[in-house]
Amino acid sequence: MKLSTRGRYGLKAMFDLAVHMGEGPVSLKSIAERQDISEHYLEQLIAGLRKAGLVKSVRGAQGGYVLGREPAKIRVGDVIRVLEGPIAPVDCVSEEDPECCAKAEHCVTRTIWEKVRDSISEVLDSITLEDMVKDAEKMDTERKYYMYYI
Amino acid sequence: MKLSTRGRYGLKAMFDLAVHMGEGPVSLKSIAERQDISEHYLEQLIAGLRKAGLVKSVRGAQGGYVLGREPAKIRVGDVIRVLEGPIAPVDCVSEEDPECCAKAEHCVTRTIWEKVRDSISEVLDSITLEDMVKDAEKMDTERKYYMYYI
DNA sequence: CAAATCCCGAGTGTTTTGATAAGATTTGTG
DNA sequence: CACAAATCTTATCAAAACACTCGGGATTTG
Repeated sequence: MKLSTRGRYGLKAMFDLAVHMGEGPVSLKSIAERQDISEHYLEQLIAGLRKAGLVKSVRGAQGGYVLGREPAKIRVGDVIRVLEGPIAPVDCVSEEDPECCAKAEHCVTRTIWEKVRDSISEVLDSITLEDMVKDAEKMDTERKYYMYYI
Repeated sequence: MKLSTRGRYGLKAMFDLAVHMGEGPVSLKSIAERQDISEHYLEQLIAGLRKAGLVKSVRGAQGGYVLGREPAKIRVGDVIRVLEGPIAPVDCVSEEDPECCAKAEHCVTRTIWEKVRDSISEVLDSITLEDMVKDAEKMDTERKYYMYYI
């Protein structure tokens, strides 16, 4: 029941972009340095986020990435789903095309996994990048520098 | 965010034991057949459950396993924790000895993972084996046979 | 004693994870 | 126009986790 680094790093990067919103394109290099992530690895992760429309890229010198839409309209769940796949503790209750076994209709454990899935989704979909930025500002206004390092 | 087969198979086995409660020791072989799990693999899983006191073993011919205490006092969360480790989407919010980074106090993502962890725990700890057996009986009293095959 | 059963440790093939490397393409700036 | 700063693409790879598999030993019943 662990998240991989894909989801963790990806959310870090998205938070970083939200924090630096309005300052023009942010380079992967700067994100990788601030968040202490391998730049090349982050490249792979952000490729998925770009295809999903969560970020837009600006190529060439002084290029980088910007959020695909307002932070208030990007939920943590959106980011996690792109990087980790559909939320589901087991495949047979996957949010999209669940691979059910023949006994699914009479399966007691399945109902448990559905509840787990729903409770995770509810948490992740109730938090937006805007919420995260506001929380960070609230947490410690004097130590803003540190907050960028999730 | 997937459960491994350890948690799934283990819960199946525990449910099976709860269903056959009061019928004397249940052999691993019969559980493995009913639940369609490799017997040797199940052996490894149940070893952990035994060490945790969730099941008791009866050695020798006609031996097997029985639940360590009443089904009403065994929560799904107890089983999952034994087989999958402490519930935590990331290590830094582990239920026991979390390995925090230096920035934990000012970490915005951390609070998200805490919420996810708590919501998972709440679901898993709110369901007991007794609940599962009752649910199974309710689901389809005419097809009791199938229900044993989670 | 033999069969049934639990117990234990080691080995194995596959998949996932978390990178790393090399090079191609795009574009602002001197 | 040349160059440097970026993104983009593809390939490769080592380590760890996963899901078994196997072999043999210990214990109890009939």
